[in-house]
Amino acid sequence: MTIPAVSSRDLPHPARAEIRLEGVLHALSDPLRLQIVRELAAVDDELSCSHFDLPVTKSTTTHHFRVLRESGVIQQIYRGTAKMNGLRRDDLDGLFPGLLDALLDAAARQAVRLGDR
Amino acid sequence: MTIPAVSSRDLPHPARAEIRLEGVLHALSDPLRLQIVRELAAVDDELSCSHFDLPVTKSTTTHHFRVLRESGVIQQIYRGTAKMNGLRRDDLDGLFPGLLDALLDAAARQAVRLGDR
DNA sequence: CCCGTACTACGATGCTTATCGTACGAGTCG
DNA sequence: CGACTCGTACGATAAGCATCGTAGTACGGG
Repeated sequence: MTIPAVSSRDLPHPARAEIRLEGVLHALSDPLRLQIVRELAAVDDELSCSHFDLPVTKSTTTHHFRVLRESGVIQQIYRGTAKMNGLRRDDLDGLFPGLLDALLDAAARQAVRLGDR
Repeated sequence: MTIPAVSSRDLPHPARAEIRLEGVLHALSDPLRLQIVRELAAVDDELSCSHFDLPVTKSTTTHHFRVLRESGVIQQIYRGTAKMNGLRRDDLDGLFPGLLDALLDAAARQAVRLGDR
């Protein structure tokens, strides 16, 4: 076999059927969390928590990632000491076709409209 | 002439350019407000506040409509004693093309997926 | 085995929000 | 005018949430 893959500690994720639209919208209504999701969508890969350079402490960062995970927007998995984050694109697209893309497009347009950056 | 149109008292609305995606998402992350928006979209017309039969008091209803108005999702206008509510579809579509439809479709799918009603 | 890195858990704090009740204002109709 | 309807304003309350700091756990490498 290739690899024991995942570490022992694992994190609670909602099943696809448990994901609620209201929860997703609430999760994305925070600027920091929306930014995180935009970056994850841009790279289309998993990123460690520490990759993100957010203007808050680590405690707060942990909190935001948890909100995203518990709402079903991202999946998290430990790899060594790092905790990798990935968009649950398949689940979101399955539940709400076109929504994620519309949201990402909307966020991109607003970024351009305001000072971008 | 047809009608003096609007009553004297008018309500503060954000201009199109002031509408923020985060605010829209936050407004729609409440089940009651999402339901209101779904009904407004379904009839594609203005509806009075009292048309909605929400499981909360009138005070709370007023509060929710204000959140929707201040976030730019709906427009409100007094007509006699009634206060009419309409979706700001043009503004939302102009700012975030496809977003509103994706959100409404997502809400409809979820309604079907859960017990509907 | 010890240390450094990555992240968490917990408690505190202050802000926002959802909710209500009561009292009030604006308009319509008799 | 007077009564009724629709909706508001204001204050209270309780819950939720974003934020921090500190202390701690898990993992990997020397």
